Amino acid sequence: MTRSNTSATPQREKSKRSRRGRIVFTAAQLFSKLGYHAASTRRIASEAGLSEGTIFNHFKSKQEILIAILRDMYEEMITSAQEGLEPLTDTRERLELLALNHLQHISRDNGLLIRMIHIHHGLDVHQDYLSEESFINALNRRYTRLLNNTIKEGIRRGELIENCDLAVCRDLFFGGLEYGMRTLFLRGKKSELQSYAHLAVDNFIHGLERNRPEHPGPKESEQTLARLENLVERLEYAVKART
Amino acid sequence: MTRSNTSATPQREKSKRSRRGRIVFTAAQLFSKLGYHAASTRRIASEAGLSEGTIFNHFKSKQEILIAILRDMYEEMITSAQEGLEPLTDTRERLELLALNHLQHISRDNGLLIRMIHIHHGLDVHQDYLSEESFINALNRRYTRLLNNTIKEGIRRGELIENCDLAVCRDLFFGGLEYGMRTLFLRGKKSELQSYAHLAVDNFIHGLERNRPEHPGPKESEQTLARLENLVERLEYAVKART
Amino acid sequence: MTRSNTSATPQREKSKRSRRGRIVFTAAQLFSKLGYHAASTRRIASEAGLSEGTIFNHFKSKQEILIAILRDMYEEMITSAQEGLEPLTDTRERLELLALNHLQHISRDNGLLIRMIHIHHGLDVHQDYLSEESFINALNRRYTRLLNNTIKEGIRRGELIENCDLAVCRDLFFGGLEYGMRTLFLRGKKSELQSYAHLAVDNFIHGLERNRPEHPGPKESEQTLARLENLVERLEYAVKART
Amino acid sequence: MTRSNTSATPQREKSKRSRRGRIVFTAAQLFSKLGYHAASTRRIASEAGLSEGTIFNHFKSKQEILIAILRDMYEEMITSAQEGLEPLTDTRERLELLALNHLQHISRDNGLLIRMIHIHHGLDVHQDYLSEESFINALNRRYTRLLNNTIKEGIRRGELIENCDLAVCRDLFFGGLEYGMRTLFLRGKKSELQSYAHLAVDNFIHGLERNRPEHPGPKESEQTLARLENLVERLEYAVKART
DNA sequence: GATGAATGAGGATTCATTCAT
DNA sequence: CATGAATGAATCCTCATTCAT
Repeated sequence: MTRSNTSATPQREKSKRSRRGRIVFTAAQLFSKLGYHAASTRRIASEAGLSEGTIFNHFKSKQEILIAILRDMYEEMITSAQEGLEPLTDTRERLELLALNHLQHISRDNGLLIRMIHIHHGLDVHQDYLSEESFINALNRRYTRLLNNTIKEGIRRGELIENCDLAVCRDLFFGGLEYGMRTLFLRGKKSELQSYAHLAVDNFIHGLERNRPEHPGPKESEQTLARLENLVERLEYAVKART
Repeated sequence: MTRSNTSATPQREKSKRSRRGRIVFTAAQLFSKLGYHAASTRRIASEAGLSEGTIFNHFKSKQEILIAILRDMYEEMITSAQEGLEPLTDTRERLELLALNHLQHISRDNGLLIRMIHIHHGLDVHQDYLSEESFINALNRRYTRLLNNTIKEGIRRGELIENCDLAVCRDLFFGGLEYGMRTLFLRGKKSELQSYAHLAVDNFIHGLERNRPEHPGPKESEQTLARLENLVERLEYAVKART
Repeated sequence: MTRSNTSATPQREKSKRSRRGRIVFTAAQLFSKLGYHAASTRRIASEAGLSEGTIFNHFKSKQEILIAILRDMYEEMITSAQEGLEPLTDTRERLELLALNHLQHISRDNGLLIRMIHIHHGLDVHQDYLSEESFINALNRRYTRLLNNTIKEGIRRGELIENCDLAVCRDLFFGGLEYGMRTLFLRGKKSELQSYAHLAVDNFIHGLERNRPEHPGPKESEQTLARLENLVERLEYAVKART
Repeated sequence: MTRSNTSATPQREKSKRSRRGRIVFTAAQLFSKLGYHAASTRRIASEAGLSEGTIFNHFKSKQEILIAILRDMYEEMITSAQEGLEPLTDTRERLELLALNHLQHISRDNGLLIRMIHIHHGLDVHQDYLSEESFINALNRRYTRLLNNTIKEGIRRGELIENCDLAVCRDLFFGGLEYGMRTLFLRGKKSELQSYAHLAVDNFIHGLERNRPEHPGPKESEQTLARLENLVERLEYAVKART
């Protein structure tokens, strides 16, 4: 009966879907632009082109909007990473994909995602935000598992050392990228994501130590070339960062 | 000792001196416990044992209290790091000192410092928080210079590789630690700071790669490369310095 | 009996018939439990198992639901009293029946009826609730007429004194019972209704005075007085009837 | 120091005192006129000539204002009853004083006190208002104790019968008067308080029963006279009620 | 007649800040 | 400098009611 022609009630459907979407979208923009508290539900409603009451038909509270934003963005970031990861087999490439994907998502809309996370962490409601097991931690765990698996796979293949602490790796990787994003923004902006990702992963896997264990693999000339490449890349990056 | 001869002008003196201090201290505790917005000036005043109006004789606004807290905590963290660094000469030890010092300070009061930074970033006033040059960035630069210098010194001594991007290192180092602190809190709490610092620095220096290229002391081609590197670095800095 | 042959049009019929009833019933429960304002139409609809809009197909406004509840409860109370009164001839018994009936009805659902009356009186709309002639006063008059008639009949039979003010009697009777109900609830609850009714009627009829004037049947002077009284009463009623 | 001249800060003192008073007074008027919910704090503030925020410096919530009103009015009523009772010794006179005092107070300002009580009872907050021990019950107990004592004293003096239930008496007395007040308002208004009080007390102590125990006291002629008085009084009352 | 999303006015309360004392 | 009462704008959220489907 009601199942044959789904084109009959598209307006409702679309309207319903788009309303919720518009609220989330507008709220995200405003939270990012003004901060959570300064972005009043009144203003969110007005800029989303609907009534204030309508917001609360879709979300139980203002905080739920924030949660929806976070969930949406996380899901998207996870999906995108998974899809990017799939065709890749090389650990180095995978790490770079993860790094770039992370940078791309967290730098969107003037750093919206990170900002939402910070807002959520700093929210007055969270009295013990650090030890609290919130929905966002669950999402984050799902996400960081992608890195975990990549590293484990790398270890299994013998590409990475075994005695590394996965948690520490994760912290260094994502923490470094997020901290780095702020730096990128403070300078030449986000056009450099790719090269930054490359450098970061480089640092991440090679470390800084000079005297490393012997290694028969690539010949010296190759090494030399690789380092030159690296240098040029950094130069390029530094120059671009100025524009 | 301190109790006998402090009766001349102590009450006034102490009262006067401690008023400002008490406000900052109490506000920090409350911000940590309740969050910035939920910690009302009324409550800060009451818990600090003084009148609401008095707060505004010492601080132009509530936001200024936040800034005072941040400044105090940063200064303390910087001083503490400098003092800890002084007697150390080994790069590894220095890095561990910096890591531990950082962890210790940012984990105080339920992660107050990081929280205050996030709040400050997310504060209603900052409309484009990422590209903005705030007082907190200046403080942060002063602070991260300690890491920069340590790494440079390590390079000069030949303990660290030359071709590393200092900015990326800094991002990895502090970003990783801060990201890690959240993890620590979510698990066995902060008793692990020391060992975490050790692991993190380990990862930071050694990286993850298994079989690295042999590196039997600088050969000629290497020396050439090193000079090239220096060139690039100087270029890099010259470029960055102009921004 | 009632279950076999009610399958023809029952669902529609019942559904239709019961919709209105369900609204009134649910609203009454919720008003009783939460108070008028706190019982939102949304919740009434939801607990009655229908849509918000449906309520307003049956009632013009929320207030009308309140009115329907009141009317229903009054009608029921009146009917119940009439039916109970019918077989009784003794004035004492009749008064007790009226008292018990009143107590039983007003104590239902945590004192719902009285509560609804108060709410109706205190409702935002009524600006001068005391001097206003509302539908509820009409209902009340119909109801209190039962007491009036009982007393008059008692007087006619010579069981009650003639020179009593019917209005005052009504006030004492119902006012006392309603005031008493609150007391009963504050103590041993409503299991005592019967005995309370007995005591109250006792007090109502006998009064408190110890040594009362002898009264050996109507003498002549008494009869004269009785006629005078009747005169006054008729005058009184004529006067009152014109207001 | 600050104790010698109390005339220095009278304005503050007065202002403070009068502010609170103004809030209570204005709120009472508005609650009575509009009902509790329709009388917004905004309007209360505006009609009291002060800022909305100021209200909440004096009262923790809107409900507290209602409580303050009730407390004030009850205290006043109690005090007034006590003072009126003091010089009186005759039980009949005392009862009439109590009745009149009650009527006078509850009829003030268009029945303000009763209305406040009803509002308080009907308030959404009170989910189980009947079995709840609220501050208002405490006040009421203090107040009704005056009647209790009067009756007990009457019993001790042998003026009243011993086997009466004090609770029932109280219910009849106050309940009757309050119910009666509504009637009075519905007709010729409150100019008749005195005579109504007289009639009510009459009914209250004499009851309705015809055949009473023998009594040697007042002679028949006296009785006749008394009854005539009563009749005239009622006539007078009925007539006045029409104006 | 039933639905339930949209409405938007209105609610109590909080808050940082001011200023007269 | 200290006080704390006064301020009033701004907050999130609720609610009865409407109306297109």
